[in-house]
Amino acid sequence: MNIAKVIVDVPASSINQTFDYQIPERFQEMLKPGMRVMVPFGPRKIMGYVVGRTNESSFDQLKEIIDVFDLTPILTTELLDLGKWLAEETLSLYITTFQAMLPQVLKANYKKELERLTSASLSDQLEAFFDRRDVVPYEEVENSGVSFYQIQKAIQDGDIAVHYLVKSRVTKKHVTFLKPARDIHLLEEALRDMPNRARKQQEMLTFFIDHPQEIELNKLIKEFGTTRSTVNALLKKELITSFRKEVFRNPYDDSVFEQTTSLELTEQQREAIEPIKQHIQENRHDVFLIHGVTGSGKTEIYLQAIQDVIDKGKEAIVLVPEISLTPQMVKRFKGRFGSNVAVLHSALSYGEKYDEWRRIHRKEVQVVVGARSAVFAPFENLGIIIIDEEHENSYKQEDQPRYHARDVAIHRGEYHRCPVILGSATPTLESYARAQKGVYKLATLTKRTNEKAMPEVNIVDMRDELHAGNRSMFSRNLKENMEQRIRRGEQIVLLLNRRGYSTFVMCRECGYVKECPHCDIALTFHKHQNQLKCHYCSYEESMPMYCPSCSSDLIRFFGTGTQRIEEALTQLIPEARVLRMDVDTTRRKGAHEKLLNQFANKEADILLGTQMIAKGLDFENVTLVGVLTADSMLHLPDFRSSEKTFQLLTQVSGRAGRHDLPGEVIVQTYTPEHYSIELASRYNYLRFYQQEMQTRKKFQYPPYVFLTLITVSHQNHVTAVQTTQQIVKNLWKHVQSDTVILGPTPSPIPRMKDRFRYQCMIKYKHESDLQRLIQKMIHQFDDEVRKNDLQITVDMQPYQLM
DNA sequence: CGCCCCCGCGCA
DNA sequence: GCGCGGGGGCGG
Repeated sequence: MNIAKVIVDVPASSINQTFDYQIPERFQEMLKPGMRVMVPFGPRKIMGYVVGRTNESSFDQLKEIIDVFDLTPILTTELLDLGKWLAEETLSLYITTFQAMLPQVLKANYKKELERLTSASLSDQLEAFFDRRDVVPYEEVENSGVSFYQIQKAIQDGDIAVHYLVKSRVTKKHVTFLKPARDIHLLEEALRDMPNRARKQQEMLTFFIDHPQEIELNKLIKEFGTTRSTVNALLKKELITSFRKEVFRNPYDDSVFEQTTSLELTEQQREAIEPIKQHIQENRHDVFLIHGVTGSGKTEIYLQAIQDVIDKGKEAIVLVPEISLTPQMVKRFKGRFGSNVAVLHSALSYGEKYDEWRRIHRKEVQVVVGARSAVFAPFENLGIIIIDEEHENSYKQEDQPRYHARDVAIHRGEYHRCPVILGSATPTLESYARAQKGVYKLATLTKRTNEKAMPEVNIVDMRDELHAGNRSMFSRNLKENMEQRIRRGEQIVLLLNRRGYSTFVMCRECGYVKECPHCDIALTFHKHQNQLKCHYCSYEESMPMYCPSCSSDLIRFFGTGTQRIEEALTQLIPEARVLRMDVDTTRRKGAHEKLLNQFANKEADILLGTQMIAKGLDFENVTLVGVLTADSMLHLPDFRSSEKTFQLLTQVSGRAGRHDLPGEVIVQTYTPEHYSIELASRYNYLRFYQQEMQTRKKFQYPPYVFLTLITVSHQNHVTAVQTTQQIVKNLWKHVQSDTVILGPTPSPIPRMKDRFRYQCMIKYKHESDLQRLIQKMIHQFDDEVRKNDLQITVDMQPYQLM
């Protein structure tokens, strides 16, 4: 087994295969599949993943592995197989799936340098270029006055050499420690000799005499209320020494979490958890769907199931949608399992993520709570995988590899023979339909653990408001209720459903709308910088004074961003203290938590925000939830728009009156008769499910069919259309008779970054080998992709159709 | 003929 | 993804 099979770090379809390398004697013993290696590839050096070892190769002249980056495999054999499966399933490259399973810092960093080999004088230009340095980064060749030709020549003459560097981006955090450098009696001697004015030094030295153990530099300085200079003085006298030690970054101080113990379960909870516990005991795989209303105690079921898994010596993965609900979730998991929990979510720095990942990798924890990619946690003894808020969009990755965490979880659950739990108050139609068919095991929690009724939902017809002459964003009902709550010292959550309502700029005179010159999309107005920005290509320009089309000065921004609502709100109810929560106010690290804490401390009456406030928040003093525009996402060209509206309204209603105070919800809409709004107001999921299933059946959408979306983009409009057309034509020839292909149609954003985008959609029931078929199809365009900058992307289960 | 740019290929 | 090498264009 002296040959390694390697997937190299070159993201190109022609390289999407293993390459064989000779394993040098010195690595024979230690090299295992799942390790990263440095290999020669053509004239350069790159990183690769060893996926297997073998004795034979169809190539007779193999190159040798140059170096090994890891001491232990960073991908288990299970994850190597999973990566392969995922690449084939999602039509991605192997290298892409491997990278997606690992923390960012394990990716390679490439550098190219030029080294001067001779002391003899070079040409004037080269001398100027090297500027008395021996090694120069290769990028500097550009704009340096030295031609590539000259460099080539100098290399040939042996005067200079090119070096390729491959580095792991890993950064480890080090902390400086101090300890005495000499025997105690020598320190005592030095203390006696020390002049009286060196008070701080004396104190510190006394400390070291009493505590000869090592101590962290920063802690010491803090404790003595002094500066580094005191330490430096002692270091200079060689009385103490300093050394650096690696520490793991810990984004959460475990000691601050109050320990909790199992709660008594309700009858319904016990019924739901029983079969799960049994599966855990018997090492049996099945998918469970827990459909439980908000407040029905799903989390407690997760916690107790995980306790069983831990007791068996196995491990648990808990997926949560994203940062917005993580702080409270983290608290519950850390509270129950303490330092046995690793947390992986997008708000952590790369370094913090890496350290949390390593705690999993080193088997220092048994539980991981995290966002989508945590489904790849390198556990080897999984006992359960839980996906909370199963319906959330964020479980679908929207770039390569376009996977859904649910599918990966189920695949891993089968491998480890362990249960997979999907939990939601509003399951996706796909999951609920599977539960109805018996593919998933269904558990329903209809009662809240505190026996409280769900808050009452009042629908306000905004058309009536218009007729009554109220043209503001706030209905009279909502206004009165808000004022009343503020008077009573209670709090309010206001949801602005911003999607489809971005703040674009339009001329009131001629109707001209300012669009991005590179993308067919209206520019979004950002007030604080007075700038117009494109959300797709980050193009920006300043807000024009006059309409570029008719020169009128009546050019204004339209739409309703949270900023405008905030202004309108303070005008409407001047005494209201408003906290605004949106992408702008939560961009900075920790800003999210800070805002929520402010609100929890009652520093504001109203929390105003976008979708991000709909989920998981739990404030005891909130008694009113207002939804400003319930139907703003209802009319988007997406077959899931009703489902998303229902989910959002249900989620946000769950934010009111979770504790002693009764809650109320006011939903403003222009289409109160729509079933998703009406049924959400009555918390009737089942009815909604039935009604929506009828619609899906009628128009043949999931879960009745599967979807695949192929998008083609090119600078040339005609090429984009024609290529899509060819793909459609080819597909028709090979698909089953009940399969339908729609298109070509322009993408919802027909032009982005100066490229035209066309798409086609495949709707099918039985296509056992669609991936292979599409792969072959795309293969025909390989040449065009390569030299003509054609792009074809495939999404096997599109979520965002727009 | 020498110099330079561009394209296509192959990488184990 | 990227460096190489061959082909071709161009100036002398």
